[in-house]
Amino acid sequence: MAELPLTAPLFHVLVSLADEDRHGYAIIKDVEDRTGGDVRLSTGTLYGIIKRLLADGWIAEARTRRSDDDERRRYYRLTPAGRDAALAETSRLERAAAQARAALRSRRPQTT
Amino acid sequence: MAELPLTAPLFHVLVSLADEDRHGYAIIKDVEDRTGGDVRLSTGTLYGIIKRLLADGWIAEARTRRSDDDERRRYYRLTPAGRDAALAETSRLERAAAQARAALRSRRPQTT
DNA sequence: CACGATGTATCGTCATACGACGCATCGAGG
DNA sequence: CCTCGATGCGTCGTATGACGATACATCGTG
Repeated sequence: MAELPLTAPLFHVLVSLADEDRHGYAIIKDVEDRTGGDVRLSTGTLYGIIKRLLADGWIAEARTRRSDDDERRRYYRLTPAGRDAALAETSRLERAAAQARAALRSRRPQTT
Repeated sequence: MAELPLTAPLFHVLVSLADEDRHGYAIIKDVEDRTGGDVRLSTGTLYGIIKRLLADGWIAEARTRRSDDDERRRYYRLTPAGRDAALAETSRLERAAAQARAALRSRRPQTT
């Protein structure tokens, strides 16, 4: 099992698959949309991540095939283990952000 | 300027210096404490990060020297640029976490 | 006809994290 | 007395992971 923290690209792939099965290209678009352009996955990044996620059992290939679908598409689904990991990482992110806010709010030292 | 997202270790070093000047070893302890053990910096990781942060002007060496201080200690301080970066990353984290919560809350598909 | 979008995938490089090691001092415990 | 863990700085080599380039194929638009 990969340990937390997760890298940002990998985390966003997990989140992208949380509410819907998606194929590679759709994940790239979705992550870019949801993060407002903060995270842009190159294909090299994405398919490397997919390979690892499959190996770790965090995602699985799904056959959500529709009649009007592009033949090339390969769909992926988040497994329970993957969902757990995404949830754990989300919690960590929330804690980190809250902690950072508190620290950044305090006055910085004047010692030069 | 390094782009967002920041890596977790680097981000936590920034946050650790947000409220107080700290020396290397203190940063390691502080990060481990604040993250509840989620993030443990090895010295290899830390000093590599410090070198980069200094080069980027995100932190600077400070001379917060006290009489009873260990001679070996080298203190670091967050610069305004570093603070900006930490704030930007914190915002990104908050957005990512909120977005992830929403996605993870929705029902997962039943397509097998 | 060329280019951008859609779609999958691999390869090589570069950045980064990280463990191992080295050195030094101090205090506690066997 | 000797060892070990904590405190403190740092380097080096390796492994991991991100990422751009490239390849190939189809379709629609300018």
